Amino acid sequence: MLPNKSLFLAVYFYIINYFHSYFLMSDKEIRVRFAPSPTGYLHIGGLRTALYNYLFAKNKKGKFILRIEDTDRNRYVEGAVENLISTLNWAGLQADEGPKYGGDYGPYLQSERLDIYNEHIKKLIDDGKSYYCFCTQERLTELREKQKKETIQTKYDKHCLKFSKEEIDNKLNNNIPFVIRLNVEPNKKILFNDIIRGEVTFNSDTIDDQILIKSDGFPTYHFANVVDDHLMKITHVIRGEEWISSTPKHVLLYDYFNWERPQFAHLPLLLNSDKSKLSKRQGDVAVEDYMQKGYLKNALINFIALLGWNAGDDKEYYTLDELTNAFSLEGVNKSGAVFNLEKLNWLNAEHLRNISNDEILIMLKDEISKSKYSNFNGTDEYLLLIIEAMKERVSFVKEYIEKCPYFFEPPSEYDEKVMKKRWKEDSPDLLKIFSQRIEQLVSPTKEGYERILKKLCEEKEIGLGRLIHPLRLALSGVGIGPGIFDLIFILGTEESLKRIDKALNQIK
RNA sequence: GGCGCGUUCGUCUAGUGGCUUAGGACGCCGCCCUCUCAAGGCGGAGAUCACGGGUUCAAAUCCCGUACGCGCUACCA
Repeated sequence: MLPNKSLFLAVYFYIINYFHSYFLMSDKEIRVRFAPSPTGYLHIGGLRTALYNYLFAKNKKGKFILRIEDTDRNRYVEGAVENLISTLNWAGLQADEGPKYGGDYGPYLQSERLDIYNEHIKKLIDDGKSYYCFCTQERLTELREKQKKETIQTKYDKHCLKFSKEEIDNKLNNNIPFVIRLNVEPNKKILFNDIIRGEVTFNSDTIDDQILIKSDGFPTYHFANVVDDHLMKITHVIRGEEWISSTPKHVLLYDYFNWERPQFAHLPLLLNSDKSKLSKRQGDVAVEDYMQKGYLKNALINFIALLGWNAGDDKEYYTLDELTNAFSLEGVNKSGAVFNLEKLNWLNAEHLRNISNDEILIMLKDEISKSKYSNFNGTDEYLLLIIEAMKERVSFVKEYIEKCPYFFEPPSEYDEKVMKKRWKEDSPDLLKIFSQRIEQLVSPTKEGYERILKKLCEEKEIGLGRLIHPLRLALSGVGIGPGIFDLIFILGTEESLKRIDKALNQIK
């Protein structure tokens, strides 16, 4: 008795689910962050990291936080923060907290949190977990070169760890420049669990006494990100794979502070077609580049979501909401994904077809204003007809212009191949008669044109193509495009007559 | 060099020990539809699951090794 069995199962799972969600709800709020540095533009890989963070947070009814890692003053670019925020917003990934948004855990610009870092580093120094280092740049490079020559691991030799309290105070008082380093205990096993990769193990011997505070008083990423993540109550650190190697340093810091570690999830890289890390040299990496090229945000989001994540089924077309519902970190792959433009283009076409004509109209008008037809003064109704006719034939909004310029200006030349193949001896005569007849149409409809054309072909005992092809050539100048009756209807009788006349004069 | 991570059709991927002669998608090719081009439908080529050993009655799936790729190895993030 199958129904009974499935009923039993349904009840069973309902109960399991109930308790499961009960425990989840009693859990603390999920908080994740996207923490880019303001280098001028948003990298497509950064957008994906932001997306996964966003999806994870929203799926768990948690918070998505934007934090700017601007502790490297050399890399700061004017206006980068605003640009980052607006690009993220364009993509639909609005942060719940962050610069410009505010929140209870601000400031969200690391450069405004210097006091916080100073306060925390003191504790570490007092505990002997970090120490002042007065080594000069010269000694450091010398040390490194020596180690390289001996082909041993390059790392700091704890030279400054030996100084007494008095010696340190003395140097400090004399304003000798210093940095503060992490005191890594030798020969300790450091392991952390990664949601995507499982257990990852390091030996502390392979970990350098990382600089935590630079000589300019700014913290390094490693220190700032741990302090901030803790203070901002970040529960899950979802970031790129390039951070795996420095995670033991972070883990050490959490332990030194006696703080609870967040969960880590290291995302696979986005790759060039040669499998190297996605770079500028081999194509566009800025999200703005894709915006400019006319990619729809929904398509871009859909595409990069699938680059490294899969729900475990065959679904490929997603809206942001659908992604939010389906997303889980368990569905994220381990290996890097090549950024394949062809699939992006296909997805763009798919999404474009699912947008209402009215919405496309708005985008099209914008596109026209930026094109050479900027002074086009056709009606919305006219453009809507074009949209309807071309919808299955375009992948980008701008192709509503590029693929059918004949809707915006008469053809100035005629495709030679088509001319050769389709323009027959009887073409001029047929077109002349056809012209005369459509001129009689009182209120032209597609069906009206169709009736006339079919009747004429019947009379002449020829196939429809015999007239359709030369007609298309005369009206559009090319051999491809929407159905001929759509074409002539959109153009209208008057314009069509002009174009046929012109073609008759120009095509021999 | 050291350390870490990875490896299923060209590309994105499904797969969590028997359901797999490895499934889907993009791209490519062919056919159908058809006034052209698309879209759509149908079909095809395309992966000895990196390689080599184990474990098991049974491995793409578990274990070990090797190769290759990538990442990190900064007072960058």
